[in-house]
Amino acid sequence: MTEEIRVRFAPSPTGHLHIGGARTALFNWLYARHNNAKFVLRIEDTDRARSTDEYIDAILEGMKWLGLDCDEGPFRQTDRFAVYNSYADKLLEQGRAYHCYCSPEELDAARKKAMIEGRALKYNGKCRGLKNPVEGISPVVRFAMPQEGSTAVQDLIKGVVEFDNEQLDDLIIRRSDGTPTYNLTVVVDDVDMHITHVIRGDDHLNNTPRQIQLYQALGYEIPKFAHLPMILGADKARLSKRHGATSVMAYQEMGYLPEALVNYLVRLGWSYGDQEVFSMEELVEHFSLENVGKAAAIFNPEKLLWMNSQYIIKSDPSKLAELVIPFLVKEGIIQDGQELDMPWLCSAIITQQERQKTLIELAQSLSYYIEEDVQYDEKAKNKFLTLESRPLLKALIDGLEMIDDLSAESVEAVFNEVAEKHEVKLGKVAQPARVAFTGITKSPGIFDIVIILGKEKSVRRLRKAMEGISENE
RNA sequence: GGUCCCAUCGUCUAGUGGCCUAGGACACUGGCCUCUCACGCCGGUAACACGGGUUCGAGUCCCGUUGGGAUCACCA
Repeated sequence: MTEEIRVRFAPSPTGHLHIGGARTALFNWLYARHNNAKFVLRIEDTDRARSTDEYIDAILEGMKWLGLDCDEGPFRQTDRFAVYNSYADKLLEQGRAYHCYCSPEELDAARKKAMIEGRALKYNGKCRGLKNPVEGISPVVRFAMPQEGSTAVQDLIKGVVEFDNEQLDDLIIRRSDGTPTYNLTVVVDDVDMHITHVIRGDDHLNNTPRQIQLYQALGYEIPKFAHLPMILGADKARLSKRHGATSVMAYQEMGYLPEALVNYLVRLGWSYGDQEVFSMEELVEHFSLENVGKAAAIFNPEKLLWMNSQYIIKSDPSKLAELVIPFLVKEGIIQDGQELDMPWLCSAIITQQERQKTLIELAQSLSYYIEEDVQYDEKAKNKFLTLESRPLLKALIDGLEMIDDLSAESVEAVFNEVAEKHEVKLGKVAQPARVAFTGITKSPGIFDIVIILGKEKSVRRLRKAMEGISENE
């Protein structure tokens, strides 16, 4: 019987769930789902100055939106200080850790000096051999790192990475205020929570040998590691606010579908042959760490936008209808709480979904269906609402008024008749009508628009367009 | 600066020594479709960072150079 696979996502609540964190969470989640494993969520909030409950909620919200459900947790490290302290005490008793009385100022000065002299920025081990406590100073606890030999990290993505122990610092595992630090808590929790695979950003690769030493000192089995390459901005710098939106929820506000973001993110560093678009089921089925690349990837908003458009095209219109309503409100197209005829809205969405890339665009594209009047684009009006097109519009009004029930066929017949009678191409009729109906020159098929608008509204808009022409000329 | 990681079109990537005259996707672009726009379809521009090896044969293996990134906190 094989050991149960358990992975975790361990964000620190010092900010919103950002793109990089979401990708790490996603890869863990996919690995868990693919392997029928457990996905644990752990909040690393031992930095009490910077961690907030609001950010915990924000991270949870982001994961929920993306559909990354966890099987256990969220656990909070602040609930577990007693556990960490017992491990720190154990190391102290074993002589694998010691009290250090050096002041932050002192250490900082030493670091600066080392930097200038071009040496490794490493704690000098001053307090390592100290026999007696220093009065009046509450010490930190440092882990006594072995100073000889080397530590190898067996990484599932990077391969074997070897570090000289000489490079390893005696890291602080407990602060002077008695709270534990990251390198201790991460090891203790991964042991305690029986994590078998640590999948995280490769900014942690350099920490890994230190953590391995901690595992060994504590006498625990070392989990498997997989360090994912970073996501960078267009300037190859680490993704930050300078590169635009980095918070996952900002993408919701911009009208992105979570499935599209997930699909885009998973392809940043992972591939499956030439396939670009994956359903969640396909991702779970095909995901593996072997197909994760080693190189950092640059976040490309254009491709994400394309991906979103693909998902909008594929989406069920009734689902889009639900999703677009908040955006209709936000765009001022409908009032909050305003009732809409949902089947009608769906048919309106069907005419737009293959030409809009975000839910915001979709909402905006619906405005000329929903609002009472249209605003003419100046150029469009000047080009198409002319004296020449006036009789065509008149003929359309007459034709449409004769129809009892609007259908694709009956509307098309009216347009074709008008074109024939006036000996012009359909375009000559359709473009002025399009401007009359929508105010602009780009839109879904003109027959579809008439059907969505309905006879009354269509005729009213044609009349108004005609009136505009006579006033002008 | 020390240590570590990485290196195929502008970007995401396929490629695991001969299938590569390097494939797909985004973006850009020419055309088709067409009532406009979009979708879709057909085509185009565009890459193995450089230098040494190893091999009958290298994008693929090794070394070096260059370039980029990460990390070196009483942050995580």
